[in-house]
Amino acid sequence: MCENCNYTTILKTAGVDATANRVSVLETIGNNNYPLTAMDIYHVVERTLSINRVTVYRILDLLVAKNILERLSSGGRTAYFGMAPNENHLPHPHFYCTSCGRMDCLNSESVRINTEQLQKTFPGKIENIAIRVDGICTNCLKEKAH
Amino acid sequence: MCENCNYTTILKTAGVDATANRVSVLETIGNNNYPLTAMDIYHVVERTLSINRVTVYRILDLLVAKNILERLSSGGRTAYFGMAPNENHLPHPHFYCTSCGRMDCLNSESVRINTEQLQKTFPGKIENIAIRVDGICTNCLKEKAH
DNA sequence: AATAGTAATGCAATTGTGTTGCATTAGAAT
DNA sequence: ATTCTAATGCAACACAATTGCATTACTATT
Repeated sequence: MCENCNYTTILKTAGVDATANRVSVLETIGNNNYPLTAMDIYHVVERTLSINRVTVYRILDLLVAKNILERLSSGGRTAYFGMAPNENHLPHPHFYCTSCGRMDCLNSESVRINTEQLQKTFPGKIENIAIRVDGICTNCLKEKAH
Repeated sequence: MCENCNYTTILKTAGVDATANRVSVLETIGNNNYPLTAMDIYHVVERTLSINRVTVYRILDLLVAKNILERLSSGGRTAYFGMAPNENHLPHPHFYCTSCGRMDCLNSESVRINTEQLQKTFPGKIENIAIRVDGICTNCLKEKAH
Protein backbone atom coordinates (compact mmCIF):
# COMPACT_ATOMS: atom_id res chain seq x y z
CA MET A 1 0.00 0.00 0.00
CA CYS A 2 2.45 2.59 1.09
CA GLU A 3 5.81 3.17 -0.52
CA ASN A 4 6.45 6.13 1.74
CA CYS A 5 6.49 4.03 4.87
CA ASN A 6 9.63 2.33 6.07
CA TYR A 7 8.31 0.05 8.75
CA THR A 8 11.56 -0.46 10.55
CA THR A 9 12.00 3.29 10.77
CA ILE A 10 8.48 3.78 12.01
CA LEU A 11 9.09 1.32 14.83
CA LYS A 12 12.40 2.83 15.82
CA THR A 13 11.03 6.34 15.73
CA ALA A 14 8.30 5.22 18.12
CA GLY A 15 11.00 3.97 20.44
CA VAL A 16 10.40 0.25 20.16
CA ASP A 17 12.75 -2.48 18.94
CA ALA A 18 12.18 -3.38 15.32
CA THR A 19 12.06 -7.14 15.82
CA ALA A 20 11.32 -9.41 12.85
CA ASN A 21 7.89 -10.19 14.31
CA ARG A 22 6.94 -6.55 14.70
CA VAL A 23 8.19 -5.55 11.29
CA SER A 24 6.29 -8.41 9.72
CA VAL A 25 3.03 -7.59 11.55
CA LEU A 26 3.32 -3.95 10.61
CA GLU A 27 4.24 -4.75 7.01
CA THR A 28 1.30 -7.08 6.68
CA ILE A 29 -1.06 -4.33 7.70
CA GLY A 30 0.70 -1.58 5.81
CA ASN A 31 0.91 -3.51 2.56
CA ASN A 32 -2.77 -4.32 2.67
CA ASN A 33 -5.20 -1.72 1.43
CA TYR A 34 -7.92 -2.64 3.88
CA PRO A 35 -7.87 -3.36 7.62
CA LEU A 36 -7.29 -6.90 8.88
CA THR A 37 -8.23 -8.91 11.96
CA ALA A 38 -5.61 -10.21 14.39
CA MET A 39 -6.21 -13.67 13.00
CA ASP A 40 -5.82 -12.53 9.40
CA ILE A 41 -2.50 -11.01 10.36
CA TYR A 42 -1.42 -14.07 12.31
CA HIS A 43 -2.07 -16.33 9.34
CA VAL A 44 -0.12 -14.12 6.97
CA VAL A 45 2.85 -13.69 9.28
CA GLU A 46 3.13 -17.33 10.31
CA ARG A 47 3.62 -18.33 6.69
CA THR A 48 7.11 -16.90 6.84
CA LEU A 49 8.01 -16.51 10.45
CA SER A 50 6.84 -19.04 13.06
CA ILE A 51 5.15 -16.62 15.39
CA ASN A 52 2.76 -17.25 18.24
CA ARG A 53 -0.86 -16.07 18.23
CA VAL A 54 -0.35 -14.28 21.54
CA THR A 55 2.66 -12.44 20.21
CA VAL A 56 0.54 -11.04 17.41
CA TYR A 57 -2.00 -9.74 19.93
CA ARG A 58 0.73 -8.21 22.03
CA ILE A 59 2.37 -6.53 19.07
CA LEU A 60 -0.99 -5.14 17.95
CA ASP A 61 -1.68 -3.77 21.44
CA LEU A 62 1.75 -2.21 21.53
CA LEU A 63 1.49 -0.58 18.12
CA VAL A 64 -1.98 0.76 18.87
CA ALA A 65 -0.66 2.22 22.12
CA LYS A 66 2.21 3.81 20.18
CA ASN A 67 -0.31 5.23 17.76
CA ILE A 68 1.20 3.44 14.80
CA LEU A 69 -1.86 1.29 14.28
CA GLU A 70 -5.54 2.01 14.68
CA ARG A 71 -7.98 -0.47 16.17
CA LEU A 72 -11.30 -0.45 14.32
CA SER A 73 -14.48 -2.04 15.52
CA SER A 74 -16.78 -3.90 13.19
CA GLY A 75 -20.36 -4.44 14.16
CA GLY A 76 -19.29 -7.83 15.51
CA ARG A 77 -16.87 -8.99 18.17
CA THR A 78 -13.69 -8.84 16.15
CA ALA A 79 -11.36 -5.89 15.97
CA TYR A 80 -9.74 -4.82 12.72
CA PHE A 81 -6.39 -3.13 12.44
CA GLY A 82 -5.17 -0.53 9.99
CA MET A 83 -2.47 2.12 9.85
CA ALA A 84 -3.19 4.96 12.22
CA PRO A 85 -3.71 8.38 10.67
CA ASN A 86 -0.45 10.24 10.07
CA GLU A 87 1.10 12.65 7.55
CA ASN A 88 0.76 10.09 4.76
CA HIS A 89 -2.61 8.74 5.83
CA LEU A 90 -5.50 11.03 6.64
CA PRO A 91 -8.18 9.90 9.09
CA HIS A 92 -11.01 8.28 7.14
CA PRO A 93 -14.21 6.36 7.66
CA HIS A 94 -14.52 2.64 6.96
CA PHE A 95 -17.01 0.46 5.20
CA TYR A 96 -17.93 -2.84 6.79
CA CYS A 97 -19.69 -5.45 4.70
CA THR A 98 -22.15 -7.17 7.00
CA SER A 99 -22.36 -10.05 4.56
CA CYS A 100 -18.71 -11.10 4.13
CA GLY A 101 -17.04 -9.27 7.00
CA ARG A 102 -14.64 -7.40 4.78
CA MET A 103 -13.64 -3.96 5.98
CA ASP A 104 -12.69 -1.24 3.52
CA CYS A 105 -11.30 2.26 3.71
CA LEU A 106 -13.46 5.07 2.40
CA ASN A 107 -12.08 8.27 1.12
CA SER A 108 -11.74 11.06 3.61
CA GLU A 109 -13.92 13.57 1.81
CA SER A 110 -17.01 11.40 1.87
CA VAL A 111 -17.71 12.31 5.47
CA ARG A 112 -16.65 15.37 7.31
CA ILE A 113 -16.85 16.01 11.02
CA ASN A 114 -15.97 19.18 12.83
CA THR A 115 -14.40 17.90 16.00
CA GLU A 116 -13.92 21.29 17.60
CA GLN A 117 -17.52 22.18 16.97
CA LEU A 118 -18.60 18.85 18.44
CA GLN A 119 -16.35 19.32 21.46
CA LYS A 120 -18.15 22.58 22.25
CA THR A 121 -21.50 20.82 22.52
CA PHE A 122 -20.16 18.11 24.76
CA PRO A 123 -18.55 18.32 28.20
CA GLY A 124 -16.47 15.11 28.11
CA LYS A 125 -13.03 14.88 26.53
CA ILE A 126 -13.12 13.68 22.92
CA GLU A 127 -10.20 11.49 21.92
CA ASN A 128 -11.34 9.85 18.72
CA ILE A 129 -14.25 9.70 16.33
CA ALA A 130 -14.98 6.38 14.66
CA ILE A 131 -17.22 6.38 11.62
CA ARG A 132 -18.27 3.06 10.21
CA VAL A 133 -20.52 2.67 7.22
CA ASP A 134 -22.25 -0.71 7.27
CA GLY A 135 -23.78 -2.36 4.25
CA ILE A 136 -23.20 -4.82 1.44
CA CYS A 137 -20.08 -4.63 -0.67
CA THR A 138 -20.16 -4.88 -4.47
CA ASN A 139 -18.87 -8.45 -4.45
CA CYS A 140 -21.65 -9.64 -2.19
CA LEU A 141 -24.24 -7.67 -4.16
CA LYS A 142 -23.13 -9.51 -7.31
CA GLU A 143 -23.34 -12.89 -5.64
CA LYS A 144 -26.83 -12.22 -4.39
CA ALA A 145 -27.94 -11.07 -7.82
CA HIS A 146 -27.32 -14.27 -9.78
CA MET B 1 -37.24 7.79 28.42
CA CYS B 2 -40.12 7.62 26.04
CA GLU B 3 -43.73 8.19 26.96
CA ASN B 4 -44.73 7.92 23.31
CA CYS B 5 -43.71 4.29 23.06
CA ASN B 6 -46.05 1.49 23.94
CA TYR B 7 -43.76 -1.49 23.94
CA THR B 8 -46.45 -4.10 23.56
CA THR B 9 -47.79 -2.29 20.54
CA ILE B 10 -44.34 -1.96 19.03
CA LEU B 11 -43.83 -5.69 19.30
CA LYS B 12 -47.20 -6.58 17.86
CA THR B 13 -46.80 -4.12 15.01
CA ALA B 14 -43.52 -5.80 14.14
CA GLY B 15 -45.39 -9.08 13.99
CA VAL B 16 -43.87 -10.79 17.00
CA ASP B 17 -45.60 -12.11 20.11
CA ALA B 18 -45.46 -9.65 22.98
CA THR B 19 -44.27 -12.11 25.60
CA ALA B 20 -43.51 -10.90 29.12
CA ASN B 21 -39.81 -11.44 28.50
CA ARG B 22 -39.77 -9.44 25.31
CA VAL B 23 -41.79 -6.59 26.74
CA SER B 24 -39.51 -6.45 29.75
CA VAL B 25 -36.33 -6.43 27.67
CA LEU B 26 -37.69 -3.73 25.41
CA GLU B 27 -38.97 -1.68 28.34
CA THR B 28 -35.62 -1.90 30.07
CA ILE B 29 -33.89 -0.44 27.05
CA GLY B 30 -36.60 2.09 26.23
CA ASN B 31 -36.82 3.44 29.77
CA ASN B 32 -33.08 3.95 29.95
CA ASN B 33 -31.61 7.07 28.44
CA TYR B 34 -28.39 5.43 27.36
CA PRO B 35 -27.63 2.12 25.64
CA LEU B 36 -27.09 -1.01 27.71
CA THR B 37 -25.19 -4.27 27.30
CA ALA B 38 -26.95 -7.63 27.10
CA MET B 39 -25.74 -8.33 30.62
CA ASP B 40 -27.01 -5.01 31.96
CA ILE B 41 -30.38 -5.84 30.51
CA TYR B 42 -30.31 -9.39 31.84
CA HIS B 43 -29.62 -8.19 35.38
CA VAL B 44 -32.44 -5.67 35.27
CA VAL B 45 -34.98 -8.08 33.82
CA GLU B 46 -34.14 -11.00 36.09
CA ARG B 47 -34.98 -8.92 39.15
CA THR B 48 -38.65 -9.25 38.26
CA LEU B 49 -38.98 -12.09 35.83
CA SER B 50 -36.75 -15.18 36.10
CA ILE B 51 -35.37 -15.12 32.61
CA ASN B 52 -32.46 -16.98 31.12
CA ARG B 53 -29.35 -15.25 29.87
CA VAL B 54 -29.67 -16.94 26.48
CA THR B 55 -33.23 -15.76 26.11
CA VAL B 56 -32.06 -12.19 26.52
CA TYR B 57 -29.54 -12.68 23.72
CA ARG B 58 -32.18 -14.21 21.51
CA ILE B 59 -34.68 -11.46 22.17
CA LEU B 60 -32.05 -8.86 21.42
CA ASP B 61 -31.16 -10.56 18.14
CA LEU B 62 -34.81 -10.73 17.19
CA LEU B 63 -35.54 -7.11 17.99
CA VAL B 64 -32.47 -5.93 16.13
CA ALA B 65 -33.56 -7.98 13.12
CA LYS B 66 -37.02 -6.41 13.37
CA ASN B 67 -35.39 -3.02 13.47
CA ILE B 68 -36.86 -2.17 16.85
CA LEU B 69 -33.48 -2.10 18.54
CA GLU B 70 -30.10 -0.96 17.36
CA ARG B 71 -26.88 -2.82 18.13
CA LEU B 72 -24.04 -0.44 18.91
CA SER B 73 -20.40 -1.39 19.07
CA SER B 74 -18.10 0.04 21.66
CA GLY B 75 -14.40 -0.03 21.06
CA GLY B 76 -14.33 -3.28 23.05
CA ARG B 77 -15.91 -6.70 22.61
CA THR B 78 -19.31 -5.98 24.09
CA ALA B 79 -22.31 -4.79 22.15
CA TYR B 80 -24.66 -2.12 23.47
CA PHE B 81 -28.34 -1.91 22.68
CA GLY B 82 -30.57 1.12 22.26
CA MET B 83 -33.84 1.95 20.57
CA ALA B 84 -33.50 1.94 16.79
CA PRO B 85 -34.15 5.24 15.04
CA ASN B 86 -37.84 5.82 14.30
CA GLU B 87 -40.35 8.69 14.12
CA ASN B 88 -39.82 9.45 17.80
CA HIS B 89 -36.09 8.85 17.86
CA LEU B 90 -33.79 10.38 15.28
CA PRO B 91 -30.55 8.62 14.37
CA HIS B 92 -27.75 10.00 16.50
CA PRO B 93 -24.11 9.40 17.31
CA HIS B 94 -22.92 7.92 20.60
CA PHE B 95 -20.24 8.72 23.07
CA TYR B 96 -18.26 5.88 24.57
CA CYS B 97 -16.20 6.51 27.67
CA THR B 98 -13.05 4.42 27.30
CA SER B 99 -12.45 4.77 31.02
CA CYS B 100 -15.72 3.51 32.56
CA GLY B 101 -17.37 1.85 29.58
CA ARG B 102 -20.48 3.95 29.78
CA MET B 103 -22.20 4.68 26.47
CA ASP B 104 -24.19 7.87 25.97
CA CYS B 105 -26.40 9.30 23.27
CA LEU B 106 -25.25 12.53 21.63
CA ASN B 107 -27.63 14.93 20.11
CA SER B 108 -28.37 14.51 16.45
CA GLU B 109 -27.24 17.96 15.36
CA SER B 110 -23.71 17.52 16.61
CA VAL B 111 -22.78 15.47 13.58
CA ARG B 112 -24.37 15.53 10.21
CA ILE B 113 -23.86 13.06 7.41
CA ASN B 114 -25.30 13.21 3.95
CA THR B 115 -26.01 9.57 3.22
CA GLU B 116 -27.19 10.12 -0.33
CA GLN B 117 -24.07 12.10 -1.12
CA LEU B 118 -21.97 9.35 0.41
CA GLN B 119 -23.83 6.67 -1.51
CA LYS B 120 -22.92 8.38 -4.78
CA THR B 121 -19.21 8.09 -4.04
CA PHE B 122 -19.46 4.43 -3.11
CA PRO B 123 -20.59 1.42 -5.16
CA GLY B 124 -21.70 -0.86 -2.27
CA LYS B 125 -25.11 -0.67 -0.67
CA ILE B 126 -25.15 1.48 2.45
CA GLU B 127 -27.46 0.26 5.18
CA ASN B 128 -26.33 2.13 8.25
CA ILE B 129 -23.81 4.67 9.42
CA ALA B 130 -22.43 4.25 12.93
CA ILE B 131 -20.68 7.19 14.51
CA ARG B 132 -18.99 6.68 17.82
CA VAL B 133 -17.17 9.38 19.68
CA ASP B 134 -14.63 7.91 22.07
CA GLY B 135 -13.17 9.74 25.01
CA ILE B 136 -13.47 10.39 28.73
CA CYS B 137 -16.81 11.27 30.27
CA THR B 138 -17.21 14.11 32.76
CA ASN B 139 -17.49 11.71 35.69
CA CYS B 140 -14.20 10.07 34.91
CA LEU B 141 -12.54 13.43 34.26
CA LYS B 142 -13.58 14.52 37.75
CA GLU B 143 -12.25 11.37 39.35
CA LYS B 144 -8.92 11.73 37.63
CA ALA B 145 -8.66 15.36 38.72
CA HIS B 146 -8.66 14.87 42.51
C1' DA C 1 -61.57 -30.86 27.33
C1' DA C 2 -58.08 -33.49 24.83
C1' DT C 3 -54.71 -33.38 21.01
C1' DA C 4 -51.49 -31.76 18.06
C1' DG C 5 -48.54 -28.39 16.26
C1' DT C 6 -45.68 -24.32 16.76
C1' DA C 7 -43.23 -20.73 19.12
C1' DA C 8 -40.64 -19.43 23.15
C1' DT C 9 -37.65 -20.60 26.65
C1' DG C 10 -34.19 -23.10 29.55
C1' DC C 11 -29.94 -25.51 30.23
C1' DA C 12 -25.43 -27.34 29.13
C1' DA C 13 -21.89 -27.29 26.25
C1' DT C 14 -19.21 -24.96 22.85
C1' DT C 15 -17.07 -21.26 20.09
C1' DG C 16 -14.24 -17.36 19.12
C1' DT C 17 -11.53 -13.55 20.47
C1' DG C 18 -8.66 -11.91 23.40
C1' DT C 19 -5.83 -11.93 28.01
C1' DT C 20 -2.76 -13.47 31.88
C1' DG C 21 0.94 -15.83 34.32
C1' DC C 22 4.90 -17.78 34.10
C1' DA C 23 8.86 -20.02 31.83
C1' DT C 24 12.18 -19.58 28.16
C1' DT C 25 14.95 -17.35 24.70
C1' DA C 26 17.34 -13.59 22.42
C1' DG C 27 19.88 -9.52 22.47
C1' DA C 28 22.40 -5.70 24.64
C1' DA C 29 25.49 -3.96 28.06
C1' DT C 30 29.11 -4.59 31.11
C1' DA D 1 31.61 -14.79 29.80
C1' DT D 2 28.02 -12.79 32.75
C1' DT D 3 24.17 -10.31 33.76
C1' DC D 4 20.11 -7.81 32.81
C1' DT D 5 16.12 -6.72 30.25
C1' DA D 6 12.95 -7.17 26.52
C1' DA D 7 10.54 -10.28 23.53
C1' DT D 8 8.39 -14.46 22.81
C1' DG D 9 6.16 -19.02 23.61
C1' DC D 10 2.95 -21.99 25.84
C1' DA D 11 -0.87 -23.26 28.70
C1' DA D 12 -4.55 -21.86 31.03
C1' DC D 13 -8.08 -18.66 31.59
C1' DA D 14 -11.85 -15.09 30.91
C1' DC D 15 -15.76 -13.44 28.72
C1' DA D 16 -19.42 -12.48 25.41
C1' DA D 17 -22.06 -14.78 22.57
C1' DT D 18 -23.96 -18.97 20.09
C1' DT D 19 -25.68 -23.71 19.30
C1' DG D 20 -28.13 -28.03 20.01
C1' DC D 21 -31.40 -30.14 22.11
C1' DA D 22 -34.99 -30.77 25.70
C1' DT D 23 -38.92 -28.66 27.88
C1' DT D 24 -42.66 -25.59 28.49
C1' DA D 25 -46.28 -22.43 27.05
C1' DC D 26 -49.54 -21.16 23.73
C1' DT D 27 -52.92 -21.67 19.83
C1' DA D 28 -55.81 -23.90 16.90
C1' DT D 29 -58.53 -27.78 15.82
C1' DT D 30 -61.37 -31.36 16.75
